[in-house]
Amino acid sequence: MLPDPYNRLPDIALHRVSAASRETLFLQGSVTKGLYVVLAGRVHLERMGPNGERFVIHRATAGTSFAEASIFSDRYHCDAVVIEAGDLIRIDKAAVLAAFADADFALSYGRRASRQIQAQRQLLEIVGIRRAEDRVLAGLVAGLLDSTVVDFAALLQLSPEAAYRALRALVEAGQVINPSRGEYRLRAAT
Amino acid sequence: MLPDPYNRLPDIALHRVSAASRETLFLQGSVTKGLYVVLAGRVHLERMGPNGERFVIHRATAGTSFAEASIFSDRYHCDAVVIEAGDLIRIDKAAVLAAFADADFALSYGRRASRQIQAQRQLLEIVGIRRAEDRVLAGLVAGLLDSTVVDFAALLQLSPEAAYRALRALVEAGQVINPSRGEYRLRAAT
DNA sequence: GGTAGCATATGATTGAAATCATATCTGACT
DNA sequence: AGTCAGATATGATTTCAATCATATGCTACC
Repeated sequence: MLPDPYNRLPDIALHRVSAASRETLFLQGSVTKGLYVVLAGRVHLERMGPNGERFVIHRATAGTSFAEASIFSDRYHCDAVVIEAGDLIRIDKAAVLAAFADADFALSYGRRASRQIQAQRQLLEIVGIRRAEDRVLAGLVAGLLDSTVVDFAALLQLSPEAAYRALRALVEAGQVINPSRGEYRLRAAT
Repeated sequence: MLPDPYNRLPDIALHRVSAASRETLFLQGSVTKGLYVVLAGRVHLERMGPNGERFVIHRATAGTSFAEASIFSDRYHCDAVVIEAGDLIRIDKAAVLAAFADADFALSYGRRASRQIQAQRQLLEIVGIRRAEDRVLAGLVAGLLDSTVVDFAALLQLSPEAAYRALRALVEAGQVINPSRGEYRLRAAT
């Protein structure tokens, strides 16, 4: 039910929360209680600009967690806004901190964190590629097209149209094969 | 000398490496020995595309580490290319894995990883903002302009010119103050 | 004091992706 | 079978950032 390291924690550390749309979980300023795992729905982490502009820091979807850093700090600097109603699990920070005494938990936590950092770094690098065609090719090489082209485009910070066009251009250049509608694969090495 | 969690490791786990420019550290395929910390110089992590295109996965500069994920996996999927000659420290993966038995080390590792994930996530979110002016404002709110505008622009994946223009526009809109040449600060809340 | 290099800055032009529009295909539900 | 939503796809237009060009201020070094 819970993602990897957290499923090892005692039940008493877990608190189920049902959240309505547009509900705000005020994390900012208050003493942090722990991190959250999204079971269903969507949550944005937002920070306020000096003149009230709201900036989205992170979008958490079902199966992902947010506010993990609150485990290690007393204060948190953003609030969570529920974009789509759903269920959350709050996990006590004390339980997580205590669990670090268990080497298995700590290793599991470290493994997941390392993987995530690596994936994010790669994505940052890919998103930094200017030309849509190059970006899409890099995204394909990274194996980022695993569901729809629309999702792929969003991940690459491209409009779906730009992604379709880039894929078409890559097919025409012989770099990518398009065996069927909506399916794209790298052509095998020459 | 070494960044936070790694300075707690025994000396025997550390191996100093002097690297010449364009030298390649072949991590790919071979059994991973550990992670690296860059003391001086610049290193790119690269992955090969199916037709020989090279993609930069990560750029490591002095003071940062790379291949951390190799601690948790037997095989690594990119190679490291030294872009600018310098010195590296290789850290044995066995020593790091063993150190996770120490709760202090594990907590320190977890804290750093959490912070890094949070920072990267925020940066990904900011880089995804289309309009240069909005992106620059978000970057300012996030406190990313801590050295030159040129560095700031690179972090935001913007050309320096675009960053200067966006800053100028924000100053003219009254959102940002420009107390002196090259210095920009958010105007206090209304 | 001269000059070399770099950050800052801004104007003009170009290029590429976003946006808008439109159409087809597909699967789910009725 | 009919309809509805969403993915796929592509053409036309617009927008906005990259690029090119140019100039100035600042610092370092000889």
